[in-house]
Amino acid sequence: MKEIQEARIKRYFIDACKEIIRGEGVNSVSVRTIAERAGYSFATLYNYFKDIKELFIICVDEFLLESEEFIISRNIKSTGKQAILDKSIAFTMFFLQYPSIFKLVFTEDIRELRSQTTFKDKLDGIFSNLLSSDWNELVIENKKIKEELIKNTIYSSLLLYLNRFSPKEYKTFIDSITQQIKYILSFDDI
Amino acid sequence: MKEIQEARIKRYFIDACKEIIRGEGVNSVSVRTIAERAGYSFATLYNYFKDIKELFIICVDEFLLESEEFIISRNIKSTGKQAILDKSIAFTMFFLQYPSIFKLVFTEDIRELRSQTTFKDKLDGIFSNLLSSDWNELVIENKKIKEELIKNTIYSSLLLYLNRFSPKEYKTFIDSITQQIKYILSFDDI
DNA sequence: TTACAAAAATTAACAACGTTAATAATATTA
DNA sequence: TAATATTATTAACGTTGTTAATTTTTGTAA
Repeated sequence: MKEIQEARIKRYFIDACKEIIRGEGVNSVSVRTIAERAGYSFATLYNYFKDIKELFIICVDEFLLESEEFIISRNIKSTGKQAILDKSIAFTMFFLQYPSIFKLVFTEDIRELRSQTTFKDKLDGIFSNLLSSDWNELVIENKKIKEELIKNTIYSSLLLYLNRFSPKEYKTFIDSITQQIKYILSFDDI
Repeated sequence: MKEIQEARIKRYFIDACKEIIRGEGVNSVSVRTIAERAGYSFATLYNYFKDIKELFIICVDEFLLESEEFIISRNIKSTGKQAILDKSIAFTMFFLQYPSIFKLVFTEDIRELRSQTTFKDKLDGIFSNLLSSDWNELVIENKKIKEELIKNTIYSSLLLYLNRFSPKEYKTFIDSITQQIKYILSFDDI
């Protein structure tokens, strides 16, 4: 009973934080803005979270889950290589929609080593879940390293596009990712 | 004469900033710590830079040049594919040596669109300069997209390793990059 | 219901941040 | 030497994350 109430209040803070990031952006997020939206004083946050980074880590986890749900909700009908490409682009789109989510998830300084160690596992899990059936359809080699190359292409392209404004044009950005993924998938064709 | 003196004082601030980033790390950098090391009051910085981001952008540019010099200084003797691999690893090593430099160059929030637009051009220029002769030795196709894949592999791997502590082991990290670059270079072999 | 103890939430306060305005110190020129 | 322009400094503001002290609320026993 005590735990339920505590979880409920934690939820208010988590949702407030996520809302601000989605709306005003990660630069508008602060202990005070979060608490205000949650309906509490800023100091109350510290009764439920060790510090603001602990809250951020929870948001990172939930945003990652949302990215997976986002791709599933797109109901992609294609199969094989085309499905891998489509889902990769969908994943990219999720972060394009909310650049601040990318910033929080990938670049924000949240060094909570306990949770951090599994970050990449979670990321890998998303791709693994989404793409495993598509990979199985294909008769190609080195699927694992191909998936790694695709992921790195996406992360790096998002980093440069959202953080360093390169390329300037959206179309150039998408075309570049598409071309690279297609190229990766074209290797070792049997 | 006026310009020389002004450039000289700007240099004090730039060098102070770079020193702190190399030494104590980017988290220790502030208007006050920079000015203190430069031998001036914190407000003096604003007589020479619009804001701290303008100073950061200059440091980003200089660190990028340093990364190129670092690779050249390694005096890599290999040729062809091996040279491309060796230089790629050397580039990675530069940022491993100073994680804060990676943070500043790739993830820090320095939205000065004027200068930002050419950031990727500078990055591309480094690789282009260093690798062009090595590429010329090779009789393979799609050199441009291969170089892009290699760069994205490096940036993304550094991002996850330095920012999200994945993988945990240094050796795993280097092996993964090496394997991916070798794989990219193995395509289209003639 | 009343009195007390435990829990939760709030206000006050601190040090550090980037930045600007007002002031002091220094150079330059007449 | 006196007046002016330039450069540097201190004071101050609003914001940040965080902690301590304090108030408010909740739960329990008489």
